[in-house]
Amino acid sequence: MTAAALSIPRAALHQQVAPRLRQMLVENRILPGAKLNERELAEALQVSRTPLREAIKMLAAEGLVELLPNRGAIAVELTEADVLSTFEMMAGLEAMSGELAAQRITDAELAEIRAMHFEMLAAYTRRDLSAYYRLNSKIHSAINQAAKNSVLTITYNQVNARLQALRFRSNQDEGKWKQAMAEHDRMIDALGKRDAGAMRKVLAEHLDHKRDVVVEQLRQASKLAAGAAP
Amino acid sequence: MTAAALSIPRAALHQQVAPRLRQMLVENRILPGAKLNERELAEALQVSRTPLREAIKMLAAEGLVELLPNRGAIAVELTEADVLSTFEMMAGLEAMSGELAAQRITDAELAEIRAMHFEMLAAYTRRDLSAYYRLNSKIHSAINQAAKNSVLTITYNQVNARLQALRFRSNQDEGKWKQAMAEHDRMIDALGKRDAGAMRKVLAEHLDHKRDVVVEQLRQASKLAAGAAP
DNA sequence: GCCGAAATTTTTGCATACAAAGTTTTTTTG
DNA sequence: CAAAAAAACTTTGTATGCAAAAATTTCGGC
Repeated sequence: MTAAALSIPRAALHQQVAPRLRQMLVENRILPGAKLNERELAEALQVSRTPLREAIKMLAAEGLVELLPNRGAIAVELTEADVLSTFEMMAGLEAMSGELAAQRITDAELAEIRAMHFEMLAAYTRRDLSAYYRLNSKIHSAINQAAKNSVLTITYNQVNARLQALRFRSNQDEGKWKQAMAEHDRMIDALGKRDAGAMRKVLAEHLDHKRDVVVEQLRQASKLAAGAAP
Repeated sequence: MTAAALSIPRAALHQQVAPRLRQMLVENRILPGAKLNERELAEALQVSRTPLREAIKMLAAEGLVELLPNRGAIAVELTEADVLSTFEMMAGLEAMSGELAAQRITDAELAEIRAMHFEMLAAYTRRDLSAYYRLNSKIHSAINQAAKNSVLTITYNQVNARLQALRFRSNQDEGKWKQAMAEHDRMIDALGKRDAGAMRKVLAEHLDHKRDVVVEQLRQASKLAAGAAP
């Protein structure tokens, strides 16, 4: 995008390492609670410990890893209370995005979101969960962009990164899925009418329902684990 | 506060440096746009460049400094649009804090906030601006705590840190000050009634007014600078 | 055989050394 | 004398070495 992107043959190493590490954490390739061994990671990522450590410090500031004095870093482990807090926060951020987007969205942005909405309808009709999630994510991101608040966008992306680590994508039950689609319909409608209040309401509810789905699955997962372990 | 604080004779250096640097930025001891010279800073803070660089990376993740490839870091310079975005975000976070606090605050927490409110009234009556700001900050922080959402608290503190760098504390005009106190009165009232909607409304308005005060002063400051420089 | 202490190994944290990029100064040329 | 080029200097970025702390293993005692 910038001129610099063309001129630099190689970006700073820590700037390369941080996104890669972030992805590993978000995709649970490094499991919650697991130690981040500097020697191992440095070798795996083909860098020395110095830039790796700098990247780890950045992820710590983002809340993706926890620093333990003299014991390095571990991938954050979210308790059920943490998960609820994170969803509650996301609901607040989405509500705010929707409210502001309703006031500021351009016709072009609205058209693009509508187009993505129809693509999502297609994915839903085909029961293509992967495409559905991808489009869902793009739509919410586009709404956030339409709010035109840079601090909100940065915060949204940070909190969202933490949630990605909990993507219990599969087994969303049919009823919940249908409901989510209905909420998206109302969202597009409210956005078209530039109805800020309605956007706030529908987005807050939408996230609350997402939260319920994830918490339910978390509880089932821990029940299964409790039954298997002891 | 923690047991660890007593047992460890020395905390990790980067963990010491980060708060000190943060304070320097927030207090504008390092001016917006100024370069962070690693050698100088390392000498001033009495550490080697390694832990200093780690601390800088953390502050970059927090948005307090900007990293320029091969050119180090500079203290972030907020444009007027950035300032507006930050205030708008804070308004959203305060509104959310207030809404949740109204639902979750304990009688003990409410009593403490009421006590601080009276202290603030005293400071206002004496026109003690410094005490007023300190208490104001404590009250808003206590409301945030009463919301009992850890992610909200972390985010609130981060965004708040960016705003501190703009503390045009002095010259708040009498009318605005009186209005702010009236808003605080309504806030305490709504909190006592556990009226979430009212809390959201009064806090969102309160921050909008704070924003207006700061923006007005920003404009006057830039007018003065424009008149003096050329 | 098991628990605890000491020794060994591993790992983190910090400082320093070196290489590459950027900046400034000097020199050269038109 | 001005502008461009080159050299010297400064600063950032990365790797490595070393010390301190933690984890692991080994060994001795019961």
